[in-house]
Amino acid sequence: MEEAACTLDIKCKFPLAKKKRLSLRGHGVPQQPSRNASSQKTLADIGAEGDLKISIQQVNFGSGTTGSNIEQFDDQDCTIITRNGNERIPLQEDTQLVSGISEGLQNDRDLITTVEQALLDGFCDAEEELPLDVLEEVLSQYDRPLAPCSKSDNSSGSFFDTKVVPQESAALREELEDTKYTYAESAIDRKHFRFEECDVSGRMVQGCKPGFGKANRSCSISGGSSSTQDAFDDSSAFRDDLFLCEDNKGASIAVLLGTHELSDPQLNETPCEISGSADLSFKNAFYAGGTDWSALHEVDEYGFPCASSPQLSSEHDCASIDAEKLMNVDSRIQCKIVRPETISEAVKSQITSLGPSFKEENNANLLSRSSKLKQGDLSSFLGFKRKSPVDAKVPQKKTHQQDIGTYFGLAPLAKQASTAASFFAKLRPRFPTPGRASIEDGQRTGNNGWKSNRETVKNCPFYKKMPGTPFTVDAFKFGAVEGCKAYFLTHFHSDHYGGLTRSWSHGPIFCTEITARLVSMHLGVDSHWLRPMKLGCVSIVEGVKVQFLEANHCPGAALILFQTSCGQLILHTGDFRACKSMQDYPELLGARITSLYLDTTYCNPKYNFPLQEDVINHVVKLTSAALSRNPKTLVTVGAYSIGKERVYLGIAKALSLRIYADKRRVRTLRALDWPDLTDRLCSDASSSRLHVLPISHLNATKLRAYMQSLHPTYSAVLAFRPTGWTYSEKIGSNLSELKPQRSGVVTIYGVPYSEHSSYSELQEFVKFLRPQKVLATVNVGRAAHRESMEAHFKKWLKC
DNA sequence: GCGATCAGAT
DNA sequence: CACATCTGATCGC
Repeated sequence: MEEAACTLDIKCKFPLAKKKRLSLRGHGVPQQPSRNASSQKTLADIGAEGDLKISIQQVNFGSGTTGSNIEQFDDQDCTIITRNGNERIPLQEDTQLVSGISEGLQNDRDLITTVEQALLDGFCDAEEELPLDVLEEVLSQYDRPLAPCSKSDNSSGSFFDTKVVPQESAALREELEDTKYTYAESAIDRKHFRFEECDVSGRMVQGCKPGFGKANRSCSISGGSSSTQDAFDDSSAFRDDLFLCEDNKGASIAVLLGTHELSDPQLNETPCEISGSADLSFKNAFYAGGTDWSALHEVDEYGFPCASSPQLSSEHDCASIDAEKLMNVDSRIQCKIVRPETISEAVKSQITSLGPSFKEENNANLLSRSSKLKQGDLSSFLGFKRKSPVDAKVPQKKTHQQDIGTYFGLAPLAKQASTAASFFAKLRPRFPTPGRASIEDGQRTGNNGWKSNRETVKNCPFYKKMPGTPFTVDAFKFGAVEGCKAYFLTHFHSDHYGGLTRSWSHGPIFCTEITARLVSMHLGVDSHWLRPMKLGCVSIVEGVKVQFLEANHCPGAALILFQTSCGQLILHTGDFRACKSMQDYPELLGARITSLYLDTTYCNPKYNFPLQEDVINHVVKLTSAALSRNPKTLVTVGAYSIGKERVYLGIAKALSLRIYADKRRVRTLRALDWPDLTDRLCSDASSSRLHVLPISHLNATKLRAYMQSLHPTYSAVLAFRPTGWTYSEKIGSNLSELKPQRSGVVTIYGVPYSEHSSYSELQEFVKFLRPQKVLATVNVGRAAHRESMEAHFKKWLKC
């Protein structure tokens, strides 16, 4: 393969940097002539010089700038000129290019060259943006011109063993050597591609769409709401149909079986053997990149074949076994089968309306799936196909018409099979991928053929997919997850439901009743996607026994216990605060947990905050002291959407106060089925001196203003900010040492009230469960954290 | 106009 | 630091 000239020397203009970040969003303006053709060029022009047309719209520096539009780029002194106010921003030596390649490439080779160059020069150092599997595939498919390709035919062999790697960059190597960051073993290390600080999908997990502040604005379904509050209320019409009547749950079917005593050969079979010798490769697989669903069904979590998993046949595979025959639950427990695939008539008619081509494709898809089934390929039944160029052609979703116009990459049947193809499909809709031309033919629509980088494929991280099941947990911001048949939501906090919106259409959502109610109320998700589950009840979903258990986090939060037909027992804690009473859960007593997905928020011995009870008692003490000193004290407690209720309820009970909260919060709290709490609620600020406020409201300025707005009732404010981060080792459990921030009449106490487990609680919980392995779900973004947590897990399980 | 997403701030 | 948002800007239908 001849070597193509690198089309854009990104490296010299945007040298690597660790911290600062220049995020370039390619969008629009291909081929646009420069408005000022002298020494200033548009970025598109720079690209044109080397057959690469880059269009950059937005710049983000590591700190300070919230995105400025780039109008022009001054080649001479590396300055960008923004669209807003003609500001000139010099690019620093250490400004880093994160992304920015857009479409408009003249030919594939240039793309490849450019991508590789970008990988070497910019992407590889990126903390985010480029998923590892995309990189892998880039390199496996396009390892020219930096190095000749010598693909092996042995498809079962390791990717990393069969590819010729790009030439090492001396500069990169040098940089690697004096850096503290760790590298995934495997190709990444060998090729000196650095992936620091990335999560398992190669992206940092980012903050999500806020649930409340924004929802109200977007909820004007009546069209004529006069205020945001009204709009919010309109949208949050309570979905009684969800909760009042079994028959009314949209299209979901709940079959109450009562007391079947069927013995189940599959459930009683020897559990899949877990290879114990594969820690290293598991670690790599887990932390370095995405995995695919097929692997989850054919291999254990370590990526090794599940030796004793049942041989599947058409009459005996996990998914086709009639769920009723799978029932092997305590006859006293109410039990139901839930069929997540059921589609409503409305959705069916939408599918029909998509026209023959779609239907044909879909039928072909189904056919191919069923024929594979006969071959006993469970993975294909579960929606996954092996790498094959044509696979990505078939859309999996069958919902909204708008999806047809959407690039297929959002939900390709085989996103994993060609992540890079999807990636490039978004990047470069006009030009076929080498060797995969068919993938994109006829799939393009819309605009000028440009797509912004914001549409980069986001892969669901490995730890959100439950092995041996077609389920994900708290994975809503990845679009349709390949092969996922049911989406589980542990609780209603925005970092867990992020991505869930009223336009959700990727599959049924399983959660507790309270959570379902909140999702419906606040996010406007159509109730036909929701499957509210009672705490403690066993359900069979896709042949997997599923049980939700109280998580002691926020109202509606649940631990989820999965038991697969081949005997794997998985506990996902969601967010939880472990406590003694969890050791009495009959479902957990003596359970042989295969995998424990653990909320590791405070998995560090320095976090040993006091019991919630003690904190509440202390808060009550402080409050009553303050009130006796000054009866005109306004007492406020900060809270997010839900959570921390026990703090203000504690005060209210002890001091016989009502609880004021704004209308929206009252509405939310009333949805929690918590009579003790709701009985005390009021939405009239003058009815109580105890107010619940958004936690962001708890600063001296805002509180003073707030107090003055209630003038002349109050002359002082006492505020509590309950969060685990308040905890300091110095104070430990000695709450009387807590010192408030005082600012005039405002007194703010940060109190170590945590709704996550402390270190010792985590330790005790893990020791009690003795799972075969523990998987962290929080703080996995940094290698140092992961290693530290793993060391703790190991220690706990040793003794 | 409006829903969705993202970066940055808190 | 990291939780759980909140805010403002932007994109795209």
